[in-house]
Amino acid sequence: MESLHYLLMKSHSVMQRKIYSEAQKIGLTSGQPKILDYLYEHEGSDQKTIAGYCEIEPATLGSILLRMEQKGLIERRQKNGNRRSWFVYLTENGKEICEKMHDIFSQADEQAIEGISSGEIEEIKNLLTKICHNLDGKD
Amino acid sequence: MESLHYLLMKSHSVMQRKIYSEAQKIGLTSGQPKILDYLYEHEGSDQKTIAGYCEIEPATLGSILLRMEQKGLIERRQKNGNRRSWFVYLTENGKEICEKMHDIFSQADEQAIEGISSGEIEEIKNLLTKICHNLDGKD
DNA sequence: TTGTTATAATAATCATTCTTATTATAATAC
DNA sequence: GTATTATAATAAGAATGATTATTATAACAA
Repeated sequence: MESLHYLLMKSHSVMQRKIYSEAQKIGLTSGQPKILDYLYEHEGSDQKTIAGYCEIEPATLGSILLRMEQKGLIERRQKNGNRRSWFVYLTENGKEICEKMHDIFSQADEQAIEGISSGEIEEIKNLLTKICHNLDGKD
Repeated sequence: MESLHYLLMKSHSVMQRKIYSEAQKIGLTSGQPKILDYLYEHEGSDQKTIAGYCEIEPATLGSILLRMEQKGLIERRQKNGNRRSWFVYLTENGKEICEKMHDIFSQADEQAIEGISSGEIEEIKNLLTKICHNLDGKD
């Protein structure tokens, strides 16, 4: 049996390829889907928060958002007189793409769990969460 | 509960950070550990095979191997009169680093599974393998 | 044997990602 | 109120990774 770190790398990689191959069809590059995944339910977040969820550095997020802004998927606004943080919103076009991307994520998850019982899915999710805790002490 | 694709991304990310933070201490960059993980038991493989295991494109592997060669970790040789394939071997220094990296991988896995029973570990490994199959039809 | 097809690796280009440093702003301390 | 400290984002530079095209070699077919 393969090692745990290898199986994590491989299953992530296979999942990413699946998601990216679909995302490409709607004009997205590889860094963009995860950001839309977060914005789907958290529009108006600041960049630091989004980066934390996406497990990337704020500087990295900034460069991806720049392209998304240029392509008209998102816009950055300031609010409450705070001139240090930027808050990210979807444009109308961005909302449409975001909906499509949400379906792609759902379908990928469905395909991944074919033939696995809902109890086992719960089990694996709990264990993955525990592994995350073990390795970095936070969630 | 988070979605499956998110938990896979997150646990992979957390594991990678752990591994990379240790790998950095012995002078490795982020792309190198997984290659040493394979060479540990498969010295003398050709580049296409290594790339397949590492879940990266052969062209990407080539650029990482170039730096590893320049740093004296590996060397590429030809064999059996085959002038199309290159076969990858560890140098003496590469072998030492490879041993250290192997320990780092083992320790990361140990830390990840703290407080999880061996039965559950088997379960999660089987399920991750199944998810890989479901998503791309091969192992 | 010669021409076609398939395969292994590299080259070039772009997006992503990290790290370190810098800039701008906010919050706090004195 | 001014100075220090902390925070949010960007800039610059390097490594990783994918994609497409090219080169070199091997295998096969006529």
